[in-house]
Amino acid sequence: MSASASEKKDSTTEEKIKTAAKTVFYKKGFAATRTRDIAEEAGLNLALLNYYFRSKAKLFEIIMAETFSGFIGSMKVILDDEKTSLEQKVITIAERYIDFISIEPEIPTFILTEIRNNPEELLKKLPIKEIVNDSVFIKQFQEAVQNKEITEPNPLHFLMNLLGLVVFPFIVKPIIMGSRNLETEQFDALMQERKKKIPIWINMMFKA
Amino acid sequence: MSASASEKKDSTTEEKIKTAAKTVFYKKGFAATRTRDIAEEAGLNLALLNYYFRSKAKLFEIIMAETFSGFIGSMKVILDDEKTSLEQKVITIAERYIDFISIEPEIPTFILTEIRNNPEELLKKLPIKEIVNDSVFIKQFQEAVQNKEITEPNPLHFLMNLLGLVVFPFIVKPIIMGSRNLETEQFDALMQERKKKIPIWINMMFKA
DNA sequence: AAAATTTTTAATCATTTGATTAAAAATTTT
DNA sequence: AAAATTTTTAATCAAATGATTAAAAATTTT
Repeated sequence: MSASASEKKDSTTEEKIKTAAKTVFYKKGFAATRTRDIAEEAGLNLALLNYYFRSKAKLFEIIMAETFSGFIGSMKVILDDEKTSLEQKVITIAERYIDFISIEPEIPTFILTEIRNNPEELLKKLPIKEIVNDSVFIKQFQEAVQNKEITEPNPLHFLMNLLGLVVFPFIVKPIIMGSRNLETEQFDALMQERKKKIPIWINMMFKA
Repeated sequence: MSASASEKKDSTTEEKIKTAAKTVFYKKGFAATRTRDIAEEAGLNLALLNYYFRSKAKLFEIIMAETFSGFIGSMKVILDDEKTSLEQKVITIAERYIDFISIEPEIPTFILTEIRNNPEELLKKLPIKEIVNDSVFIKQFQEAVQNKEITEPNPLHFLMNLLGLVVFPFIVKPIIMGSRNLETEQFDALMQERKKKIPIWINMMFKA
């Protein structure tokens, strides 16, 4: 029973390759994966990768773009919601991202290591500055600061702390599990706990 | 003006190789570095790597071992100090680790990606379970829980939050800097701020 | 069902890359 | 300073790896 997340319509070979590429790239990163690994994971002839995607780099680009847009797209939606309060946004981010990452736990480390290896190229495709700076979230944050509801004036600290509390455990998951003999279910339970706790912690940290 | 941290006694060729290997391995990881990259960084003939260290893997092992022991050795000392309170330990960890990582900012991502690529092999060399479970810190934490000074009973949440607040910003540094046009000095200033703030945040989160 | 097109396969290529070797250069020992 | 030892170099090797090719197989179109 291997099979990672995306296990839906692997009908076409093109989709089989993409699914396999995701699995292997997520686990080992671009540099450490061999095109033969992907072909084997997909159960397909090696030449098909080049037939459908031209090159390893092109295939990687596609996986990367989809991963990015999945990851920050949902963030943008949450941060830009006019109808939710700042507090509700924190709740939603904790809830949704823990669910999202739990399904594909390798994604955070994958994104971070690939950005490390190629920051200029990858970051220019990510309009993070705009997403954050032009967001409803930032407006609400600045209002809360002005109304003295929040003690910390720098939204960067706020976001780093929030995302750190959500994402960091997934990044150190191998260390935690190896060092405390946790099973996957126990780790997942721990993260479910954090869904509730993170918004409370954030409130305690920042609420005046 | 290249030159990363360890730039002291590069007198012998052996040390030159190790310094260069650190620089390249930290930046690109094991899989993405070529032995030729290291030789070039060191300004030495490629064959010298094999002459002094037998193989790329052996050289990597040495760098890895030194990096690990530097990273968790200092942690052990702090966690095992009988003379400091829990609160003081938090202050010391924030202070020392931010200083430590600021000097060699690639280390956290390096450690995490290499553990991802080879968890069994690398983690069995790291007695993290023992360091944490048998520490004075754990004793103090459990006492504080019993005395109702701390609301959160699970030391894992406490440690993850503390280390997340310290380490996570370094891991996402490329994203932060790329997305907000920060300069290195500004990022460093941000981390200096966090030295003071993290202990306060931790108190707010966990103190009854 | 014949022809045309698309997909898949096995074999092979060219480059990259970790490693070795034998000779040259430098250093140390006698 | 001659001999022995250690260190460095240029050349080369062998295996790994991304990619291509030409033929075979499968599918679609006519």
